[in-house]
Amino acid sequence: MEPQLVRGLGEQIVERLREDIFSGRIAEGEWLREVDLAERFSVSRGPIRDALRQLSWEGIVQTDRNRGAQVAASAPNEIQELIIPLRRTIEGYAVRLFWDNLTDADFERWEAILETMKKACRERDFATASEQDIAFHRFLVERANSPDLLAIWSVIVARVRRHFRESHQRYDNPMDIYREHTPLLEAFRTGDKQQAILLLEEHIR
Amino acid sequence: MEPQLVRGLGEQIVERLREDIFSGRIAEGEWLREVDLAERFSVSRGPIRDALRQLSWEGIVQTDRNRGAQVAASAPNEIQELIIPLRRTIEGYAVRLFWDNLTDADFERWEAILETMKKACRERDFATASEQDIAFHRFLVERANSPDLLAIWSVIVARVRRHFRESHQRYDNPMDIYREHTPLLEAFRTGDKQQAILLLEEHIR
DNA sequence: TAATCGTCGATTGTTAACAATCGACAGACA
DNA sequence: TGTCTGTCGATTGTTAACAATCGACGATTA
Repeated sequence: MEPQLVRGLGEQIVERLREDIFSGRIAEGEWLREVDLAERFSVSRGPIRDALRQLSWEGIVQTDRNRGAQVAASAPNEIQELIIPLRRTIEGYAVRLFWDNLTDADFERWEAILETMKKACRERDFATASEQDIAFHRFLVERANSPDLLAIWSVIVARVRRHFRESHQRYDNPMDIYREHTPLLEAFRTGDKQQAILLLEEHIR
Repeated sequence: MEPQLVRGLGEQIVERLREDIFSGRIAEGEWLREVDLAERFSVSRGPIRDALRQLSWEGIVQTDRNRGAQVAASAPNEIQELIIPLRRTIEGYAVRLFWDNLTDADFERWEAILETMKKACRERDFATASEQDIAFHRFLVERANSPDLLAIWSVIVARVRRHFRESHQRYDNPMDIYREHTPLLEAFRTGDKQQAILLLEEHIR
């Protein structure tokens, strides 16, 4: 079975809005009105409501009852002090869960992500590089095969998605983004578990 | 402004379904059909869909596209190995944020929660005792005044809400649930910050 | 003039009808 | 007999009309 190609309108709208917000096309504080969005995407308010509810969970918009949704302020930079230890805990836990079950297909998946990342870095396409960075870690968590783990990780990362892109833009040499990931994959492939976890924890910063 | 007394139908339904599931009235694996629920609660499918979406985020039900929602299996017990360090990190971070801003009103709020908890413990009302336990910690996180912190905490705790109640039911003397919280409040009131954080981290287990 | 009250419009909340989708199952076929 | 295929029913996805709510704003009053 293919991994669900046909997605609901709501999910498609979530992605488009998310990208609009991260890229700055929709500004912080701006109100998102259901009828406007419905018209823009040529759908009814139903799927729009679904999308706004989801973005609200992700912390990307803030909803006031009977008032609507507005684009949330980006989390303050200090939140990284919190996010980093949380991610280390979660992703380290994920490694322990999947460690004995890796297959060639998994390595290929990570390699494909890194390949796309390398290309994006070369072209200074920070948006794509960030997405691949997130994808690399997301697959790591997915691979642990625990819906709870993935849900928790997703919410946490959603809160700092914008920081991902911003911090990447500060690299003098964008290729470093790629080069910081290859040792991880190498450790997954040939290293020992404890050392891989340590490497991962150092990588998250 | 009062803290939002009128709630939407969806939110009310979330609470009733959550209670039905935790109490076992709706069994694990059971399918929740929108039309059935709509009839049962005498509302249309709209608010039901909202409620199921929310329960899905909380990990209490699992939704398959075009198939519906079924009550999810309770998170495995091992998930506590993950949740405990995460909660220690988050709640410790919260204490550092609110420490210099506590008012008498805050202490009164915590006291009110503990009073309700004490009564519930005496009556062996584990459902209420668990809710108050969660409320105690939730207020602690709320008090840090960071929407991001609260959102992350909420998702994490939602995933182990059932474990809260189950673990409480294993107490020989339910009054211990209450007695384990009073030193925390005392430390917030009169203790020093580092010691309070240490006490809190030991408490979370 | 400042505070209060009531109306009104903009916006979300809710509803019910209609459309699309998926899995189960029966029947054809090798 | 086992596999494929197409239909059908159950269920969710989507839509558009209607209801309820909230805040803004202006009129009223002390």
